[in-house]
Amino acid sequence: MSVTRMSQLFVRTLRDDPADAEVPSHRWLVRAGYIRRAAPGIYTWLPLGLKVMRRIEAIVREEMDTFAQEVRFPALLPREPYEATNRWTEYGPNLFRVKDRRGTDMLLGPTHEEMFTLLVKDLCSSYKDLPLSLYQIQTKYRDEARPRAALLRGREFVMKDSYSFDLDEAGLQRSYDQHRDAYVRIFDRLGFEYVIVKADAGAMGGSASEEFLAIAEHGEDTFVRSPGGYAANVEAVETPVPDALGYDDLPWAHVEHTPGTPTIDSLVDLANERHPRADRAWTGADTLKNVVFVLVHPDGRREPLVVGLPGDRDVDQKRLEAAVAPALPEPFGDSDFAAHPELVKGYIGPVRDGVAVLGTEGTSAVRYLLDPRVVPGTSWITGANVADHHVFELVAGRDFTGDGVIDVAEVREGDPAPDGSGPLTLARGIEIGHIFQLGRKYADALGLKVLDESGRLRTVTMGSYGLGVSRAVAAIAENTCDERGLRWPREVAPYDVMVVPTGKDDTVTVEGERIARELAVAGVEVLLDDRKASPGVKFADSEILGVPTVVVVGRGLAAGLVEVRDRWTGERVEVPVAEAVATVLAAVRGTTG
RNA sequence: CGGGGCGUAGCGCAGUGGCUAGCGCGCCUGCUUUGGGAGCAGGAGAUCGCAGGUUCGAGUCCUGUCGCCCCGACCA
Repeated sequence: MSVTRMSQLFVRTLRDDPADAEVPSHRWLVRAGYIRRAAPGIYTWLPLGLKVMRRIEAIVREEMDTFAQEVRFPALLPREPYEATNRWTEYGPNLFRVKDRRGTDMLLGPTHEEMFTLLVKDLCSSYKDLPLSLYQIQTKYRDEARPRAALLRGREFVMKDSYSFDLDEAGLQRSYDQHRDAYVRIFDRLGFEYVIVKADAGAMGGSASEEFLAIAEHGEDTFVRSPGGYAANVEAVETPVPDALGYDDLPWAHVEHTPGTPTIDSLVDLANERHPRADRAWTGADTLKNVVFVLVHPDGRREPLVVGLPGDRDVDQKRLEAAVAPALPEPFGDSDFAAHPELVKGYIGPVRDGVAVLGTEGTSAVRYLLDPRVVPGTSWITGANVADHHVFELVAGRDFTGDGVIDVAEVREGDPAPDGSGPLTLARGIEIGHIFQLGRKYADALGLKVLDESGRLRTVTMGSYGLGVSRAVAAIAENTCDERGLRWPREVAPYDVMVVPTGKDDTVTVEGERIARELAVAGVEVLLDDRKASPGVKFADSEILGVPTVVVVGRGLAAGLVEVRDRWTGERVEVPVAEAVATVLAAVRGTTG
């Protein structure tokens, strides 16, 4: 190893926060001279930033290489494969599209399922070629509607994406587990707090899916955790189904004239006024809200759908989309209401005059799905399908039923956990890894089949596994920085040690040089601050840059001492000059083995 | 796409219609200084986003336009 001289390093630290930086990782990465903005959502990597990213890449490669092989696809891709899977259309405006000089459509790859599938189809034709896992570390392009927080959501970013190919479900599960284990090793080594959550497979198709989230206040994803260890993205939380209740001794339903109750709150107020209860007041949770949507199916068919859920909760848009995919939910408009006069806007309910309205068996024939909380035996106040009228004591299972269950209500802090271990807590995170069991969606679309042992053609089943490398730089920074600057975990720090001579005395310069050289010879990466700057400047910069160990060679030298600072703990110890190198080496190697 | 905000030196910002557009940081030269973002002196650096308009006079007012940032919508 050689010594890098700060005076020669292409870096400039900023004394002020950049005006556009809202989140800590953005602020410090720019202030410390790791990255510079080139265009919205597009960043230039300076030497320090590039070093950190390279170290993350190295860790990713080390762990991936234990079971997968690295390849590299172009980022500039032809249209045809994306046409075959319909993603040329489905990806919409998020896809960067370009034309070559002949007018041929091309794209900048947002992800590479199609290309990997075709490559394997090209080269593999037998079950003997499987299982197979391939990966690449490559620049991806997505024309995000709103790039955010520098590296956290960019339009150009570096991602490790891998793909597994297996003959059957058991094989896919093994490949998935291999990736999952590798991700755990990678994220453990990267040295920041993360959580693995159940995820929504969403538009990628497929079944099982988990996300690796770096726990971060400024993350874009919200997830839940239970005391018992259940963790899920809010989009994928399963609401536990309460036990059904008996309803033999419940009062009979009756309709009331309820003018002036356009909102749940006003309805609840009226209920408390007319029917005060001894044990507790009526709340929004006693009302059944029926929300109407139109589902637009991929074939263009429009289907009305009513979701019945407790009135104190809204439908979570993302959970709804996940639940009805691949159909897209749209608001139920005035023209839709005109087409369904039996649905009285504002007073929609499952029955009218004791006759089912909602549900495929009802007079509307509109599909009616219920929140899991609406179990048999629960009693509700809900719309009577007559203007200005509500029905009270309408009991699920006795007075109405749905066509099924849909779990799309918003998730709240304190909701019961599906594992029964207690209330859920909400937190935010940055998605840095997402693993999917894709199944045969892409293999089907692109005709990836191999011959099995009995000579029959079998469609291959796939998994896809993403890991945001450039985003990880920001996630780590976000997770580890403090009020003085960056604070890198040892495994990803751009340098292991920074040697900071302070004072004008020649002996500190000489001694600093010597210590730096000896450390380099011993195999650690050293940054030597050889600038003619005041101690304050050097100390401040050493903290902004976030190198884990700093050796200060200064005023203590007269007494034969140097100071070793730990950027992580803030600890400072004075050690005899003769022991400086050994002390630093112990610190550096202590955590890296 | 909706809402809000901002475009003045590398960065952060100030700038009542009126002289040669300022300040701090950073940068260059010299001297001094060296344990917490030093001091003095002297410098370099700006098409005030762009285009029209009003005016004797526009960074400042008007119109248009482009760009950027933030919030929301959207987003494997």
